[in-house]
Amino acid sequence: MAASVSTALDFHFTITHSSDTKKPFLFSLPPRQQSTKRFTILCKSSTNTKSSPDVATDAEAGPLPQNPSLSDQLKPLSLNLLSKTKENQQPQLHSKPNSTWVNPSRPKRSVLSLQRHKRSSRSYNPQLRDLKLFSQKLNDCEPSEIALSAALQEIPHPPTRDNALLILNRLKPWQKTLFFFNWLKTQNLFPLETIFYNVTMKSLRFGREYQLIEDLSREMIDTGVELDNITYSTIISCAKRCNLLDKAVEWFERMYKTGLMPDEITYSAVLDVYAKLEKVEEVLTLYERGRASGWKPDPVAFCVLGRMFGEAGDYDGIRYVLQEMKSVGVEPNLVVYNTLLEAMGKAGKPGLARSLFEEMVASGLTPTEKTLTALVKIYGKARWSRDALQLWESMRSNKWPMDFILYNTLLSMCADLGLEEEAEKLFDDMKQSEECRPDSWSYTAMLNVYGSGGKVEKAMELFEEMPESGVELNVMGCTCLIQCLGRARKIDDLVRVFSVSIKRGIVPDDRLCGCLLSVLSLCEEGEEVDKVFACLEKANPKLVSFVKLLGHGEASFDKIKEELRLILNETVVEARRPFVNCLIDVCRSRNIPERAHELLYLGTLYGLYPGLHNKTAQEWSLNLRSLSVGAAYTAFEEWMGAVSKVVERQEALPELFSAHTGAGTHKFAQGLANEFGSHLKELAAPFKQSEEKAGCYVATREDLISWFQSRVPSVAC
DNA sequence: ATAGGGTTAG
Repeated sequence: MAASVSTALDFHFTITHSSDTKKPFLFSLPPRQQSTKRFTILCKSSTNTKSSPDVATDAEAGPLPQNPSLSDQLKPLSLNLLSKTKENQQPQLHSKPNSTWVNPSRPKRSVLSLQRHKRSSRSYNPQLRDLKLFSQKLNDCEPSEIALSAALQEIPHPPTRDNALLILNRLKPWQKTLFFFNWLKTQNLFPLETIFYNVTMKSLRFGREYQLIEDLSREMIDTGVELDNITYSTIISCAKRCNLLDKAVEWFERMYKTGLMPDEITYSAVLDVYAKLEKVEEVLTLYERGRASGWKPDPVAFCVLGRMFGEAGDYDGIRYVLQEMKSVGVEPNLVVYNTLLEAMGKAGKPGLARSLFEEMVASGLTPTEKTLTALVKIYGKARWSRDALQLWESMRSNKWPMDFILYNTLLSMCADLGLEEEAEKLFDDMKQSEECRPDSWSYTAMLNVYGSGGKVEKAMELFEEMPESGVELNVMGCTCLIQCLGRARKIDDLVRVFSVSIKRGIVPDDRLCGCLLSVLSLCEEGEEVDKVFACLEKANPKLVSFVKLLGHGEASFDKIKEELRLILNETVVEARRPFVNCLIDVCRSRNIPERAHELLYLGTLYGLYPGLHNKTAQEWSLNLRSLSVGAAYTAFEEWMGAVSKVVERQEALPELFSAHTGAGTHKFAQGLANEFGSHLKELAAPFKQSEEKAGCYVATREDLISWFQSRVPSVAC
């Protein structure tokens, strides 16, 4: 029974398996061939594109209003061709042999300028020292208008263009930059050219002041100050940091419409915008279109691609990036390696991450804290204890750099791998150190270590120690501790920890509620259940009413369905399946299996159990890997019920039946395989543990049929 | 941070 908590609540486990739903790589053609095709399609489509209907109306739009926006050029592609598979593309190309691309007389329209924006050469300024000191004085000055105005009176040299620029460049935070910029405007000493706007915008970007940046750009447009590539890339990257991706696209479009060609910096900033929008197709089209324009992408562009494929869990995409780097002749730098390592982790390829890391070290690069953090995380999540420990050893013997993020990641890895002693050692190291003192994340990781290992006393000691060390508890630490106390059935301690946590400012989230729900399924009805209810009532009263509703025999299925829908809609996506898993466990522990079946059905209806069943002509299988123990039993009963109906109707059945619980790579979450195995024995079901695959139970059709006959003789006739 | 783009913990 103890295992049901960890199975139902092992969010890492859930997240690992959610990669099943990730989009497959859409281009399975080899890269070279693919690129030719894509480009072919693009050229054809761009010549067919009508001029842009929405001509820009502002001051800058004058000279080149006929430029179609890039997205207009891309639209027909993404709508008509790119979403189709290669099988669909193939005949289309061959059926139109007269496509324009064949005609070499028509030059391809370039999409980016291969020349970077030229910077004005800075000449030596003999007043540099004074001006630096003056900037510093402004930076240290009280941020009020009066104080700043007073300080400006003491400017050591006349604010010529170059002097003013020098000061503007050194001011922070953005309020002071903007103040100085506006002051310059009122002085009317010289016209404020593009560079003054650009420098001010850069400072505003540090403060993520997108609206102010946009106001400044509008001002530029209104007063006829030219917007250049630096202006646009600053606006676009600020919009991106403020998560205003549509704004970023909008400004990029505007740039094309006004006839300004992006250079490679703006171009890769925009690639990143489309990547963040998860528009993989558009990114690749832009990338290859840029390549066809003669662009030699630099490491930054490859980082953008790599991260995008990592987010999509797309290993083929990552391989494509590596191949492209090779064919373009770009050596990956540290940032590229770090990005690709992380991407490999997200794509679920720990082995390839390891080889990439080895390649990186062999190439003479020294891993940074970030490299090691990425790798440690990958090994921990993959439960690769041996590699994790080896890496740790090399970190020490090579004296590779450590920071406190890496320390905390190592601690989390220890929690993932169940390395209690190592975690304790690390934690002590951190306490001894000056610059890596344990913070709330370190404590959370330790609570996770002790919590997963069932070390209640040690976990409680940490909990008491935290306020003494001045470290605040966070909701994840609270969840780990409550889970641990619940498994140990220390309900009174649990209640105390919960209420103290609330007093310490913890705001319960859905994961904590899921944890309380799972504890509920372990409790005896009566006093214990009431105590947990009281906690859950404070965190999520609707869940309490729903659990009570489940026990009302007269509550209709439609009522349950509607109430569950309302609850799930208010629950974060990653906690929905754990919720239903726990609710099913609660129903089973209260001996209302009909409700458990209803909930499993509803969970399936609401898409929480995708791929539960798999059928081929040879084998039917049941995938229980993301289910709690109670949900797994329920799903198995449901499955057997359905199969026995097929038997009754004498319809075709496959040779083999298999149920997969997964081996449970987590040291503390191996419950499901074992519990399910013993459950099968109790039922005398003919499923046998597969010899080649752990966590896989197999039965033959004949055995299953005779089991049905022995179990329900009345139906068997 | 010296007018612009990329990596950064659960």
